Parts: sequence; C-alpha cells; structure tokens
Amino acid sequence: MSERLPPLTALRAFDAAARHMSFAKAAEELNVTPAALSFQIKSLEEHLGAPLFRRLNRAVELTEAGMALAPGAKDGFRALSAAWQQTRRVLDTTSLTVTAGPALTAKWLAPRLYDFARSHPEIDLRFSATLRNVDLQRDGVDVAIRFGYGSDEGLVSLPARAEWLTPVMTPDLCAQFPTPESLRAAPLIYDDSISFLSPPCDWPAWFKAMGLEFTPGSGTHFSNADHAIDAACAGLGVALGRRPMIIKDVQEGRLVAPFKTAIETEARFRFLCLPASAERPQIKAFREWFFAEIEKTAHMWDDFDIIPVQTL
Amino acid sequence: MSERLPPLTALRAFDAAARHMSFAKAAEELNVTPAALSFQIKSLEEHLGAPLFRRLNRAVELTEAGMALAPGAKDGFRALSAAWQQTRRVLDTTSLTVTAGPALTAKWLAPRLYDFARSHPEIDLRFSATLRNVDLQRDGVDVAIRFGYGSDEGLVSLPARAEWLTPVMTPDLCAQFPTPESLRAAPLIYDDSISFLSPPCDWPAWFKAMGLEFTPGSGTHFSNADHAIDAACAGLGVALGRRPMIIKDVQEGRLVAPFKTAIETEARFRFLCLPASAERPQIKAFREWFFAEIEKTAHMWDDFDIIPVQTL
DNA sequence: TCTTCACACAAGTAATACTTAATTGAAGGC
DNA sequence: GCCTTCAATTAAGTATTACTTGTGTGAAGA
Repeated sequence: MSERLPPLTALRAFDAAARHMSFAKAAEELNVTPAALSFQIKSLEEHLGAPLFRRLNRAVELTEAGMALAPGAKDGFRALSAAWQQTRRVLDTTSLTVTAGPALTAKWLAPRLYDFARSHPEIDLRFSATLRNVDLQRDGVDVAIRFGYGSDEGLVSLPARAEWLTPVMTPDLCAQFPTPESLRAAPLIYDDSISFLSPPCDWPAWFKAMGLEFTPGSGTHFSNADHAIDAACAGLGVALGRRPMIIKDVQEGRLVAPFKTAIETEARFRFLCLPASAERPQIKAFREWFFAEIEKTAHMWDDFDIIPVQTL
Repeated sequence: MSERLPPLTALRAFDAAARHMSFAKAAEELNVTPAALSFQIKSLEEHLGAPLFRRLNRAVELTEAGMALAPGAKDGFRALSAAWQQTRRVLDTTSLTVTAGPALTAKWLAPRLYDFARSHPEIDLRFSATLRNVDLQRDGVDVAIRFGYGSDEGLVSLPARAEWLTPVMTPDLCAQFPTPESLRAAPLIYDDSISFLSPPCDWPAWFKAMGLEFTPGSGTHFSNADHAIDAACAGLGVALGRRPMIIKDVQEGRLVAPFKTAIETEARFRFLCLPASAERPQIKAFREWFFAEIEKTAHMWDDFDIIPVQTL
C-alpha cells in the first residue's frame, strides 16, 4: 500500500461522480467544468493504477474498483461534511431550532414558548412541528422533543417526568357521568396516536386499573392527541388524556379530571440534542427552561393515584 | 451554512494536528514543514471564522469549535483511508492473507495448505495464526476463519458444517477403556478453549448424552484445543475432540474415536471476508477449496449419532 | 540568563486545479 | 442515412493553492 490517501480533491470528484453516476452532474455539484472533473477522475485513476469508471456511449458505470471505493468515499465525505456543519453550528449562539410533535406543540409548548422567547430575547427561535423523526445532524435541528420508549443512539437523551393518563371531560359532561362506573355509558374518545404503547394505555387499561369490568364499545377515534383533547373540550365525550396534553385545559377550567386515578406508561417525552451541542448556551437555556416548566405544574397532580400500566 | 465543505487539505491538516495535539508532529505525518501546516490551520480558521486551536506557550489545545470538529474529521478521514486501502486491495489478485486460531491452523489448515498452494501457484499466500479477533479492514487481512456463534456485522459470513465432539484416545488406551461406562474411570483431558460454549460441550454433557451418570473428578486442562489433542496422542488420557481437530490423527491411526456418539454445538467455524472482497479471484478460490476440503472427509462420520447439546 | 522548543509570519516558488475551446463517438429524431 | 444532441475527453493556457526557506516571538526549563 503506497500511501494512506490519494489527492483529496480528486477523491471528492470521484465521490460526486459516483453518487450521480454522471460526470456532468458531478461537475455541476462541485461548481467546476466537466473538463476539470474528467481530469480529476483521470488523475485519481492514474494514482490507483486502474480505471474506476467504464466509459460507455453516453453514460458511465463503475468498475470493480470503483464499486469498492464508492461507498467508503460517500461515508467519509458525509462524515466530514457533518462534522463541518456541526462546527459551524457550535459557533452560532443565537439561533435555536426545536422540533416536536404537533400534539405537544399545540397543547403544551406553544402556550409556553412566548415566555421563553421573552426571557431570552437574544435567541432566534425557530420551531418545527412534525411527526417525522428528524435527523438532528442532517436537518439542522438543535433540539427534538419526542415521545416513546427512547432508543436515542448517539444523542444526549434526557427523559421528562413519568407520563400517565386520566379521563378528562367538560364540567357539564362530568355532571352526567360523575363516577367511574357511570363512565362506561359515556361517549368515549380514543387517542390512536398512543396505540403503539406496550402494554397499551387505553380505556380498557384504565377501567382495569379501577377494578371495573369494561367491554369496549364504539367511540370516536383521533389520530392526534391534541385533536382528541380538543374534541373533549367541545363536549364530544370523555378522553383519556396525557399529562402535558390536558394541563392547560384543566387549569383554565375547560376540562376537569374528576377521577383521581391515572395509569402510567414507561414511555416518556425525552429532550434530545447532539452531544456536541449539549452545552451551547441557547440549548442549555432551553433545556433548563423546559424542565423547570414541567416542575412548575407537578404539584397539580399530587392527589392522584398513579398505577403503572405494566402491573395491571 | 455557507458551504458544504472547507478546503480538504486544510481539513486534513487539522485532523492530523488534532490527533497529535501538535502542529510539528502533524507536519511530520503529512511530510510538510511546520510552517505549511500552521498556514493550513490558519486558513481553515479563517474559513470558519473562529479559531480551532488555542495557542499556548509550547502546546496547543482545542477550542470549543475544534472539539466539535475533531472527532468527525477523524472518522471521515479514517473512512476515506479505509475505502482507498480496500480499493487497492481489490486490484491485487495475487496475494491472500488468511487468519485462523492456532488450533485449527495446527490440526486442520496447516496439513492441507500445501495442497492449496500447489494448485494455485499464482497466489501469494500469507498466513497468520492468532486467537485475537483481527479487524479485516484495519489489519489488511482478507479472510478469517473463526469459531463461535458468530455475530459478524458487516462481513460476509459463511458457516461451515455443524460442529460436534466425540471422545478420542490412543488405540492402547482404548483397549483399557473399551466402553463408555468404563470411560468414567479413565484419565480425562479437558479443552478449556471451548468453555465459552453455552450450553456447555464438555465431558458432563457427553456422558449425559450417553445416558450415564458422571461426577466430574480431576483431569488435565489445556487452554488450546490442539494441545489437548496432542496430549491425547501422547497417551495422556481421553480427550473430547472437535471434528476438524481430530480428523488428521484419526485418519493416520494415532487416535481412535470408538464411541459412535457425538454431541453437537450450535457454534461453528465461519469463513469471513469483507463484502467488497467476496468475489476477488484468490478469495473465491480459497473459499471453494476450504468448503470442498471439508466435504471430502464428511463421509468419515456417517455412522455417528449426533446429539444436539441443547436438547440434553 | 541562556537555550530550546513550538508555533507564526513573509516572500518566493512549485505544484495543482481550473477554464476555455475544440474533439470524439454514439444515440435518437426526422 | 444524415444531422443534432449529449456526455465525456483532450490540449493549452491561466489562476489558485500549497509548500519551502528563512526569520521571528514568547515562554519553559536547565
């Protein structure tokens, strides 16, 4: 093995050409003329002592050697590029991009974010509500708040408080169904966004926790947790609401949570960021605000019986 | 984020400097003068708009930004380097480096390799017997033959025939201990190199397979399988031998395997190579020879009862 | 205090990368 | 079958980048 590495510009030219399978497109990506790119590839092939591309009529294809080089080159440059982007981001102490699911955004984050923005006017806050599990590195997102059991390989992952569910409804509806037993006759609202939980955290689980027989009947299903809660606010029925989703509506009297029993799941919200970003000032500020904000309302549920769903 | 990537030579200079934490040593690695390297780092810092190193009296240390960049840069260049080396190796159709454990080498491979070398005179064969699990990519090894249950992430892994164990001893000793029952009084040889197997494949397991009571007494222990077999050849006692380890000595009459019952483990020998190497001619030739060689002697054990150890 | 060590700077030079412009060679429309 | 178009190549000239030599600076250690 003569040397550790060939000329890097030539290698980058090869990477672009292999990804596009076209010298012209690769040249465009690198902002050079096709001639320059052709020359780079040629010089790399001379360096190696064998062709990397087979030149066809109006296309190119990789040789054996090219096929051996292409994936590693792609990975290598991707790693370098990611590292560089991350370095640029570390230097940026003003902007902060946060992503979270639509339900948490609507019911918990959005009403509170104004408070954060006001106490940190130097931070340029950008927000992206999506269900898609974004790639922090690739998508230029600094912080993600995600719900689930969490397998956050390679990320800093800080779990929030335990998550549990309790029935909520309008005060009017509560007058009609004042007891857990009577609830079985009430119109029930199902939140399908947490149907992935195992063991399940749904109406059957809650009734079981109360020691009540329950045969699932019909009910209204919503794919988003915030829609389920909104439906409950509108008096459509009784929803099984998660702590962060119901807190605002309960505080402001639109909903009541009359039965002081909740079922707890092991799934939680987690605060996620890249390790290299964990101590950046704006991220530290957001993290501290986020967890402080959760603690602020923790006392509200002191009189609840919390029953872990896996013990049912 | 202005551009995708900074000048690559500058980035490589940074990588070397960060790995050595010294501009002088980095310059030496890249075969340039310290001045050139210093200039490269400076240009990279200008590109970024912030310093990457903090210049101390007679040392340098990474800044926040430098610490963000260094690991990614290291990974990136390592990936590129590995890809390049692999590409060079793909072009080499003459040399072949094989590694295996000392026991398989002594008892199975070494006696047969001459045959392979003779029928492939064009291949420059290099052999490395070690227990260490070498990294094919890093250590420039083309093929590894390893024993175990196999978790060969990222490698082409071809399992050999099922592996089983049966008692072997010298003919003289066999006259003294002609039956499985009598074996309990015989001097037993233990091969500790397979003590990691689960469920265990040792003397208690074999006697259990025979339906015999057995209380483990003393015995001679060897850390290498080949030493255990050698001891059996010397008449020291009865060893529980694996198929590839005993075949030569049984064929040539030094040992006999009188009890036609063997215990089978799920662990096997695997033929391992890098995916990019799988179709290189010399590796293909070696692979085909290896598996054909195993088949050659498969008939020898046709009259054996093979009892999977996990059913015991 | 003097020496040594590690890096920085400046000027000049060597090497490399890139552009423009013309060329080849084959596919596809007419 | 001819012409057009497309993709890559080649050659010559130019711009840019990378490197060397030589000198300078500041601090640690003898």
